[in-house]
Amino acid sequence: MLMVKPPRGPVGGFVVSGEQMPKQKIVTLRKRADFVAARGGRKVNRPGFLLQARRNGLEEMRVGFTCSKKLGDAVRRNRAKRRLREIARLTLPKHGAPGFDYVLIGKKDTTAELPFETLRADLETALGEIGGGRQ
RNA sequence: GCGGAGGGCCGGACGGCCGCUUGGGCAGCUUCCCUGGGAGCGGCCUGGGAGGAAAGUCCGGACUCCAGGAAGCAACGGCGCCGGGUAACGCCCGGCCGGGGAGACCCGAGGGAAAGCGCCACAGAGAACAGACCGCUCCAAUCUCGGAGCAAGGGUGAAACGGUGGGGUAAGAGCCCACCGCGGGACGGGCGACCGGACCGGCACGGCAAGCCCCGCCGGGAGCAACGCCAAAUAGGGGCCGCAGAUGGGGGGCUUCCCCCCGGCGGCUUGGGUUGGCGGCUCGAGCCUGCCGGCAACGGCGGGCCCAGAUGAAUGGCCGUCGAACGGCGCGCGAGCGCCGGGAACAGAAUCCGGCUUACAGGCCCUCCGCGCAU
Repeated sequence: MLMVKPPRGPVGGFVVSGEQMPKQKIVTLRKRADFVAARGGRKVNRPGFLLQARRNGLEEMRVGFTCSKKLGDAVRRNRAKRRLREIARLTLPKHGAPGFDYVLIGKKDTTAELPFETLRADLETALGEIGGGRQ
């Protein structure tokens, strides 16, 4: 396959309905400009990923995913992206903050292989550390 | 049963919870023109959702745009035994020839070397209208030396101007003869590549075309980021009209004034670039199936089906049960069996098809060959 485009994240927003949470929309980042802007924000490093966060000046919470070619071939990249998307879906509604852009960056091997619960717990603590999140 | 050859197919299964994307249906909300419809948003129900290679991007097409009377020629590139299949191919099928194998089968860039050029290293006496090193024979001579004839034997080499046997001769030689090989070839068979071959010729015409070349056939270029449409905002371009003419720059005239061009301000209009959105975008040389034609590739007819359309790029995440390879232990002469561990190869659509090539844990099926055993 001719791979000329830069690595990308997932598409589509998703709605999570928590038990006692009001329905809240989380938009997925798609524009390169948003990803570039997030680079200037705060960063928290974890074994399975790197989290970036930045105020977006909006009501809503947004999230983006980056898995570059460093992660490996398409199969490995896609798997890493899917796992990042899943921990974001499960964790952000309770631990993320509206008005923020979050970008999760995958890491070689670990993103695809670390136990799922570890990844998820790491995102929780990372969100607490990066500030703006709820307790 | 053991060993081997060819071909086809599959490539984890079942379930639970939670998601993504897309088609359809239902009702709702927002918004725009307002008989009616368009756009958007989420909800519920319901259906679809990666591969045999989706890969490499190597050939062939469809489809777009560009260029160009059609076409042809030249250049360049590709292809190259014959016949068939196909939309087309460098692919596939069936043959032919050559080579390998005991066989099933496998391998072959396989047109032309009497159109021309070029090359044939090393070794060797001599390498392409060849040549005489060691030799052989005769004459002369008999110590060396010389003259003539020969190319059978030795030696070199990838290749040495046919092979074996006999006659012949001073010794030899297709010099003569038989068989084999080689060249030509009436005629016969085949659509053809090609096969057979009466008879003729004493043998002449070495190899390389994957060095150039010649001949035949094919090819205009770029690619879905093609291309078409819509909407914005910033900057800028072209055109038209108006304003100011108190005028900055340049030019002209009948020179305290007037005209033209550039520049200025405002409006209208127009074609591009960028960003975003929509179309292209998935019903197609489609898939399944029956019959018919064909050795086959494949084709025809009938019936049925709708089977991904994402775009920072969906097709998944987690868990449970079952589970192949593999590892360990035990049992058995053995094929194998039992228990425990272990957990699934290569790999992810990007406009769509037909091929090729490459990667791949393991499993299943069919046909054929050889050997062994039984009958």
